[in-house]
Amino acid sequence: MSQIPHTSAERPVPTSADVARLAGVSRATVSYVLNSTSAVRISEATRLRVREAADELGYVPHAAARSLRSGSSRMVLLPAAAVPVGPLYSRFFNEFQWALRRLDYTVVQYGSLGMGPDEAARAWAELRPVAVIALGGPQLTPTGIQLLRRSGAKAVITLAPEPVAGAHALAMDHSQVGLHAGTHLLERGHRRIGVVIPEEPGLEMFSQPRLDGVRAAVEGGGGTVVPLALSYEEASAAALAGRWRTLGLDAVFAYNDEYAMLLMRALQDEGLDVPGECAVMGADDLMLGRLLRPRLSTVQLDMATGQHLADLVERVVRNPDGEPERHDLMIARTIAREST
Amino acid sequence: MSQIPHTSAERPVPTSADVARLAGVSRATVSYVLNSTSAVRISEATRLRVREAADELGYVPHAAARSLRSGSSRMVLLPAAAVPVGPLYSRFFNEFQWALRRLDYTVVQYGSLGMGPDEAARAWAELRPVAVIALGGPQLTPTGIQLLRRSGAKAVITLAPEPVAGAHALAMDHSQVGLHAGTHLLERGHRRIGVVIPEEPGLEMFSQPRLDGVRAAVEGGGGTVVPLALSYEEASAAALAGRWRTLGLDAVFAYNDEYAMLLMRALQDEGLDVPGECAVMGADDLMLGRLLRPRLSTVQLDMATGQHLADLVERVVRNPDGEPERHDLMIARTIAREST
DNA sequence: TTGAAAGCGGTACCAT
DNA sequence: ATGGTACCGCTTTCAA
Repeated sequence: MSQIPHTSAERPVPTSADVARLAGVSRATVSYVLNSTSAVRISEATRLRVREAADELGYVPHAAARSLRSGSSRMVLLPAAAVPVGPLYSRFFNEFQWALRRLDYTVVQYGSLGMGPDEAARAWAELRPVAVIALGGPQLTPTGIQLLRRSGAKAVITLAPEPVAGAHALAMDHSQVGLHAGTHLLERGHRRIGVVIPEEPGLEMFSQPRLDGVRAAVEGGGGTVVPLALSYEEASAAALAGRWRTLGLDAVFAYNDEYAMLLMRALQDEGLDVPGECAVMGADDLMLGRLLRPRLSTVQLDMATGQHLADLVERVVRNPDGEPERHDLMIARTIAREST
Repeated sequence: MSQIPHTSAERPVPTSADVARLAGVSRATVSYVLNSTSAVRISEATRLRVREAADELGYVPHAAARSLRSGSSRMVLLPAAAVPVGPLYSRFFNEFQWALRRLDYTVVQYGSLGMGPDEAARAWAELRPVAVIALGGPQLTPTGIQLLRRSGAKAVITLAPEPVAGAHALAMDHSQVGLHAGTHLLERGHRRIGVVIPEEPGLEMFSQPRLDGVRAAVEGGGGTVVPLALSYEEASAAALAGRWRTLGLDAVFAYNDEYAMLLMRALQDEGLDVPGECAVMGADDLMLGRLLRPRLSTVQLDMATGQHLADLVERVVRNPDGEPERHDLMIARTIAREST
């Protein structure tokens, strides 16, 4: 009998050795039973004894020890600086997690708030993940990617405007959003087109390509494009609306549906007719766009299914040295309503 | 010289032994240098050699091996079934992660989509976290909590309407939201009050206590309360608005600002005057409420700061056997605008 | 100042 | 059908 002190403060965590002792077998047998190893035959009687002992002790295997021994963890690391917002993204995200779990991966989101790119890569590498999918968080550098690959990551996938050397790339081509918006506004006869650039930090990586997309669509067709800084506050929108008539614009692509709602309200409060004097277009196809009057025209974004991306992960893990693939995560579509 | 094959497909992950070999020292020395152990003095020359060797090999320590040896991981596990939605929650969440990182914890969100409660607890226990903060994901049972504590978790904190035995509890008392709404509507002279119950799954845990709160406020004051099922679609709202006059209600608490916007639009399309014929109240104080006409009255929710919760974690980890604490995460406040 | 060696908790090969 | 044992990568005492 063991003489473990029963001070609840100091009760040690049970190990497979404890289970073995209680069941009167060896640690090997415990391992065989609990993993139902098929290569080895264990009598029904001992199986039962082992299971009971494990239950009684509340034994749970130690993941770190196991993966240390086996040399691999089937852990997919999803660095996340901030919780991503928006229903599209979170739907995609959930699908993705779900699909990975079905493929028997363990999905771990690792909070990397406020880390530098290479510092973060190091921290991730310490966990020895089999795959790293950098959707949010610090941008991976080629150095970081190499570090991760050297420490055993089979798949490194980044979400970035430009592919980074050594990693598979997911792209969300936001210029497509601007392209759709610009094309639509042009078709409806608008020529002088404002484009809202949110002043909130962290949105440049979306707003800039959207602006570029509008430019690409409009400036070839004889229109002009004017960037408009706007922050997500009523006062900012009111100020912009106040000097609207001096801008000489007949349409605006408002970055997304929320900014569109904000700006449209300010324009209407200023007495401007939408879309008569100024067309307003959003993006994301949120419910609120349908509830506005006039109903908001928008660019709908579909994110590739999480299943699709999970399959990519599986494929790359199986064949780590294939050529880096490029995938576009996003498909844009114009939804014309009343505001344009 | 070692004869490692340079097939990129098979290059083994460098270990501290590799670093030691390359630097011509022992593994112990490598460990001392890389962890700058203060109890041991190493000559500057060897320090340099070790550092260079580590860099050259791209050596990154193996977190699992380290925590296996040291017996603890400073890992805080945040189970998450789905990405939480809503700007309030995600702000709080980010603050929390940030604060934990400052306290030198490693924050890991573990995707537990579609797991049963005890299955999930087991999976979490395998990772041997020092703390588990179950904000989302499966509800912890007393059994699950015990399992986690037995496997070394110093702090188990749940977010639940009712405290669960053995764990510290965070509460978000959503009945307070209903209470504020009910009280406000009563004060404004409304008596027959509808309460929207979203039909979307997973929202019962919020909608039910909100309904109860309205009841508590209204039924004492001589009013009546009528639950109204509504799903987040225009058709559903239109149907409800269509039979509105038969309901004989003079006010509605619409669960939150988004449902409020949906319902208010449908009521207005039906020709009802808001708030003349029917007052509408939301919750969350989203920007969109200020942009509606009439401006939406709402119940504002403040979430306790993430720093606050991080301090709780730290305190409990230091003193694991203290009495379970209860904290309320939410403070509700009425914001009266034009829609009531 | 440095090295040898034990051991953290599992797994899997090889005996018996 | 089981047990003994080496080993995964790292830390840390103890000796030299």
